[in-house]
Amino acid sequence: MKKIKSQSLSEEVRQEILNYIKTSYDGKDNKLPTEEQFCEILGVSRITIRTALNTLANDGIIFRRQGKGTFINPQAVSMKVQFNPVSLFSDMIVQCGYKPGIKLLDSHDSTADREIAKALEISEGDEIVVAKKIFLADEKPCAFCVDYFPTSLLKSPADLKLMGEYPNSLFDFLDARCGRRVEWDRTEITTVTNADHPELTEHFQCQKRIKSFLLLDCINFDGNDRPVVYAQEYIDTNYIKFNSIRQKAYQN
Amino acid sequence: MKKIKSQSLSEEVRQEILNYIKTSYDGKDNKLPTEEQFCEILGVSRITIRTALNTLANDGIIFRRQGKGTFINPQAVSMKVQFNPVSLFSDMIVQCGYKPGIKLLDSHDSTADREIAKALEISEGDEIVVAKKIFLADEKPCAFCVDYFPTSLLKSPADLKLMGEYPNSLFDFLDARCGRRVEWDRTEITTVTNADHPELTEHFQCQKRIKSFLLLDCINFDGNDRPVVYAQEYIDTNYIKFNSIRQKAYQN
DNA sequence: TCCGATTTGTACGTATGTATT
DNA sequence: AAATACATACGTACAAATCGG
Repeated sequence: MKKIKSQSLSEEVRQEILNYIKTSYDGKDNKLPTEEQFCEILGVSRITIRTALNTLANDGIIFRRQGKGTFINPQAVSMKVQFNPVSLFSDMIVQCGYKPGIKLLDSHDSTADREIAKALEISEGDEIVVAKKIFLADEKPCAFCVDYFPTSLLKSPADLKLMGEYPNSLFDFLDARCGRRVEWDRTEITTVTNADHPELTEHFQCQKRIKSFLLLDCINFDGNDRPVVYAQEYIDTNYIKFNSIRQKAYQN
Repeated sequence: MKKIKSQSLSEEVRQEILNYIKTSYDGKDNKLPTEEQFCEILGVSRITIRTALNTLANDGIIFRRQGKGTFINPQAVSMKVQFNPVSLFSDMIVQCGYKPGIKLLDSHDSTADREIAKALEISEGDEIVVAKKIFLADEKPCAFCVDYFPTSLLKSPADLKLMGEYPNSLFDFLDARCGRRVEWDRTEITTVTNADHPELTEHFQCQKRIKSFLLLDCINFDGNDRPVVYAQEYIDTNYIKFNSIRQKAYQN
């Protein structure tokens, strides 16, 4: 028996180089082998190496300087949670140095209001499922998520009971049970306080203190660019701090 | 007379395609011409077209589907302020539909504390310049920025007085006067309230109300990956809402 | 200051693979 | 099954930036 499907050559190369970075980087010399050297080491063409290196450069992991070479970005090595690409909350919590946990609050049927209908490209009043959960870092609440998706995605109403089998991510459930795999999202970044949203006071055990939260409003799309889930993620940035490498948008 | 220096062919193509998107997109048919068609239209090779399209796809402007074609991302068209790449505050304010303004508060000499020294890769106690400014949206404060940079960047102390000539961006000043062009940053995303930072109450005219702010901690680097400016940007997300297209980090 | 070596950037041609219709 | 369209990969050539002599 062999692998059903091997990933692309450049993706393999990307992982090899990423592994090379992780194991070889000593904090001092951040210069990587040249493209030609990588060609010889890994036995592939320069274009394959370049594809892999460009992907890494796009994520801010490395930098490429014409005439000089390719360098590990020490800043990226120290980044715990990347804002893009998105990973699972449970992974982010681990990356921040905490023990992850999840508390499923409830999931119930409802109907779409205007905002949700617009996000999910359905009609106002259409049936939706609302699921709420809290993520824990060392037993303490660090994120509160409300997910909305159209009931019509389910093949049968009974499917809803299977949601508990995919606790880590609603996306796994929708992928496995409904064949709708989320591949990207459109996120709006705002902030709120528990004074604005009383529900937060309860979930984050704020008592009388007013705290601020990062609110990520995410519309999640599948590979055909159809909306699958609308999510509101309230995040305590004392636990989860996102990092990002950003390019400056000067005209070229 | 001709252009002194033409940008790269693929960058030209990128702008052509971006222009095509902006002028031709009617909200309905979001399919773009095929790679081959673009080759003929623009008279360049397929690899050049692909380079341009891949750049646009990376920014989330378009999506590419094997076997189907290349499509405009309607979500991106409606995005006002992109989180990455970074643009100037004055531009972001305009994009959000407000009249931009700036209030320079003060700039004074100081010495680096541990946090700032670490960010700027200098020694604790080294001399730095601290500059504070407030950005206005329709005359109302929407962002408060504190910039720190090493005094040693200046060729002469008198340069400091010229900062007022570059009100839009400290980066322009440092590029023009010190030859240090900021090309990327490493940002940490957190939230704060004016209760945590009393200075915010004053600048944002909060009175007794407790409001939340987005805090972007940015270390800004030049093309040689040396830190240039450390910036703390306190943003009122009622005015400036960042948007981002994010890929999901499933393993491939 | 200039030249050459090194290294990445850009661009073309070509062929084949894979997903979609 | 065939046509379409993007993905991957190889080879090649030259341009542009960097650095040392």
